[in-house]
Amino acid sequence: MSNGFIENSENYQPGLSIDCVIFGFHDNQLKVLLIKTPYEDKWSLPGGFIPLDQDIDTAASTVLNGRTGIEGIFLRQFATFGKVKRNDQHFNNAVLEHFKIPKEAGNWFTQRFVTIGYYALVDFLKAIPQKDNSQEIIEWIDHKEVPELILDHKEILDKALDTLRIELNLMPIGYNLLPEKFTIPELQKLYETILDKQLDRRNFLRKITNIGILNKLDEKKSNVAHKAPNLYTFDKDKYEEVLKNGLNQGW
Amino acid sequence: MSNGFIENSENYQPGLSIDCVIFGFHDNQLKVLLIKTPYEDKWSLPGGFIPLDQDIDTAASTVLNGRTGIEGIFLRQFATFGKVKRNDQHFNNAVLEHFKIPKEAGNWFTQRFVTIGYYALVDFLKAIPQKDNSQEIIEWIDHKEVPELILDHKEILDKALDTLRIELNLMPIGYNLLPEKFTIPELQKLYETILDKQLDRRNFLRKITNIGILNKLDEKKSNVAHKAPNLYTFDKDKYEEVLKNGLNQGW
DNA sequence: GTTTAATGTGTTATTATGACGCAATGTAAT
DNA sequence: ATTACATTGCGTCATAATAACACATTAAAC
Repeated sequence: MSNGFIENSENYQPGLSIDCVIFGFHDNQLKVLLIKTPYEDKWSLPGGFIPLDQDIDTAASTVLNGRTGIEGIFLRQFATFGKVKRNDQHFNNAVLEHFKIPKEAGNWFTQRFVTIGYYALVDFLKAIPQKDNSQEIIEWIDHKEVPELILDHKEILDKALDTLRIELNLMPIGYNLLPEKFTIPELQKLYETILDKQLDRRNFLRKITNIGILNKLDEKKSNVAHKAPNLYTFDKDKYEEVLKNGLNQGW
Repeated sequence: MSNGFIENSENYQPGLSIDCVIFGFHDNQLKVLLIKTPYEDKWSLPGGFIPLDQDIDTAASTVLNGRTGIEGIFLRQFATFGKVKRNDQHFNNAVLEHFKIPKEAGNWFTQRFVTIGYYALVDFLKAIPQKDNSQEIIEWIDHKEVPELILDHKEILDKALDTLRIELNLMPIGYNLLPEKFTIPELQKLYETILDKQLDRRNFLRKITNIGILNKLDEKKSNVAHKAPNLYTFDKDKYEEVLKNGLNQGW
């Protein structure tokens, strides 16, 4: 939350915010980008407000781009949260004072905020956490070790992960989370981490290759213990096509 | 939009609204509940605003209950719409005059509105369209014959139907759309209508019964042409269980 | 009674899935 | 160098799910 914003609250959509659950994958762990709040021992999702002259998707994209430095990435709206008490007592006097927000502008903050949740899948190595100011702490945190979050951000994070799990059955995934060249075991670890479930190596290989979105390279991963696994890339065109048409038809 | 509301705009969440896509099923047609706008030859989705002291889900439930007279029904948030221009030029002077909204309160309406979309599945025969006032026209309309809608309501309706199609693969459906006793062919027609696709009778029967949510009754439908089909009910407990756990696991 | 248009039940071939076996490969220990 | 070991790549088999289709049954309409 920049001071530039505070002075211009009338330029933003009142009572509405954006929160982004930004997922990355590294060291076989699903990571989430979180920000430490300066005024208490809790963390929060990267978020922002919606300029009156911006589409909500654009505002979400701005948050994501501002926090990772990359753009054109996978970003999806998944739910909107608006319980009456969701930010009750949050922007209290102590917090307003911390941000040096004058009392008369305080009303803008103390009202109930409805927040629109987006989740993003980004390349961990390309997405460099960006601070809003020098004091800020923003870090990738293993989704299994998420500390206490402010407000209902835990609920938002859980819902994002639930959505991702469901969408894993409907669309291919990995293009936005893995480096350009990757191995099947790496891709499998990604799936296993998201689903929190072990998958059979051999069946996974069969199923994932049958989708027809992978290009096997004449190249093996180097500097690895044990047998060197083959490297693959995604076939961008076919990937996009499957992403558009969906995986399982069901009926 | 009642006049009671207009006089109390400060009691509602600014710049936010609810729109409900209410689906019913009748005469083998998927119906949508629509409202004729009094000031032009377009229709709109039933909607409303969000009281400051109500959760957004509650506000959606209020809209639905107020428009159909029933409660405790299937209601899901599916997306939030917030393009900058989505209600640009909509609440113009002519409209404000029609509703006798004073200029100073008009600003509340002419700002950009972000709307939270919900879709509902209701029993056509139990849901009686409720007018806000005697002049209002509110009707069930076949989803294939939807007239021109205001704003981005067509986009909202399409997105609701897309969501329903996807969720058809993840959860059972019919409990909220069909009468208590129904036949397999009726249930199949419901699926075919939503999916806009023909299904094989025999394969459908096998698949739907394998889910284990149907109770076959010792009773046949009467007064029908041709062979009388068997009547079924849903096994509420098993239905709820499948609804909770989901249908296809995928991975 | 015969016709007609539906429903109920069953069959078969094909495909997808889940649970494995086993050889190949590259690192690390001896 | 030889061996042990963990991991990868490829394949098999039984079972389940799916798609396509045949045939008998039923009740209203003529």
